[in-house]
Amino acid sequence: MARTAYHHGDLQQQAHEQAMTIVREHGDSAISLRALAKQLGVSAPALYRHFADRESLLAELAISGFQWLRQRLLKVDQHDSRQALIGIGLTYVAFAQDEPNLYRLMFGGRVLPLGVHPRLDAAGKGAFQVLEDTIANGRQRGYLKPAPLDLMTATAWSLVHGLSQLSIDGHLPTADVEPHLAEGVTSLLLDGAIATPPHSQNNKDTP
Amino acid sequence: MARTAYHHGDLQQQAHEQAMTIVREHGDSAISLRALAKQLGVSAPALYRHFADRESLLAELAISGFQWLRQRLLKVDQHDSRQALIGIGLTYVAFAQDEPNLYRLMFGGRVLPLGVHPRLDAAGKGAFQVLEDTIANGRQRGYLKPAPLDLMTATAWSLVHGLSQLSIDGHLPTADVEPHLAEGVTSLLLDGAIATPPHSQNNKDTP
DNA sequence: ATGCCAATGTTAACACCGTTAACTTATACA
DNA sequence: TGTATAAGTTAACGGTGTTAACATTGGCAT
Repeated sequence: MARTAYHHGDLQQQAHEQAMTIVREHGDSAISLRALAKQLGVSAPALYRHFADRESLLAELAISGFQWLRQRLLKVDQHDSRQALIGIGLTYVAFAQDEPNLYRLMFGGRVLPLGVHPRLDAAGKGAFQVLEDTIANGRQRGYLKPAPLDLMTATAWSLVHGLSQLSIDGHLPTADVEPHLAEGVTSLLLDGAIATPPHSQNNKDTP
Repeated sequence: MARTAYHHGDLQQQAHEQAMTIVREHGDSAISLRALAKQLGVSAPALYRHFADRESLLAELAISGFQWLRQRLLKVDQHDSRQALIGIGLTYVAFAQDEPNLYRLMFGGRVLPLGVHPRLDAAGKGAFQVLEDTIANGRQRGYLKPAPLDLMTATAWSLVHGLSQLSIDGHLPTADVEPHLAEGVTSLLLDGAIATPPHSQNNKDTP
């Protein structure tokens, strides 16, 4: 379909793009369908031909965000297990820091309660899958403990997610030393926090 | 001041309470000053005598939330370092699961950007302080590594915060085994995730 | 080529919302 | 007792998401 005075020809795509830049710059609360329509030279109800409602539009943006995150995570070198795990953590936190508003939209728990939007759920799972695969990989190679995979992925994801969230909200005092902090946090998880580890308490394979 | 037909006598307190139950049940997005005023039998602008704006009201609720969280964290037994650390983690996550909507308000990054509301910042710091003290305690007792305190607190806080967030948003598959999960996650951090720890790589005090 | 249908726009309107201005009433205190 | 002030009131402005009813256009079948 060509662009005419009446038919815009490329709404949906342009609405998506414009809304994305607004979210990235000012957060999802700054999204107004009426204002968005005005910017695109279109009436507000026109948007409802392409998005069921405001929440659906935001869900589309979150999907794009998860896809971006997944692409960045896939670029992490998987040769060495330790470096891969640290790399995943650094990449994850770096994404949150680069796109704090988008990250909040993706994980703010305000968009959709998970389970009602299949494509959104799949996109989130797609990003999470990279982290899980990296851990499964490190476990199969024998670098990580043979602890339950569920437990290890939950721990790793919690750590990077929590660090991202706290970081972008300014709750961490050392904001300038960020790269070192992210690496230190990940290393601490890998090596353990206690001073005198019990003799392979959680690892029945090594004496 | 007594209660009369004109002067309510106890707005502010009652507005705070009513708004809190709404947030706890339906989330902060369900807070409407007009609807809130109607429920209290008062006109909407009356609320502006007690709260600068909607955001200020939400900030008060967040402050109460941080105080509740602090009280719960202070009840954790501090006798044994390991049990104290695990207890803090369990308590933290339990609070988030008991009050998911309030927790999202407190940490959603949407209320106030930290640094503009001194009392809110202080309340948040008050809750965080309990976690930090517990870690400092475990370090002084020699249970934890002599790693930088900043690093250890950031790691622990990230872990419990991330776990809380992912848990209440339903991102963790094993929702039924939650108590075990929270304990397992904390233990994993303490003991480390790798199979063959380097010989005290991060601990120069023990050979 | 024509006619029609579905896709995609339009305007008007409803019911909300946060917030401010201008005014009124009751309370506390000199 | 008089009066300043705290704490309410109504009216109004500009904004929001959303729906209903209507208009225009493009693509496709005849």
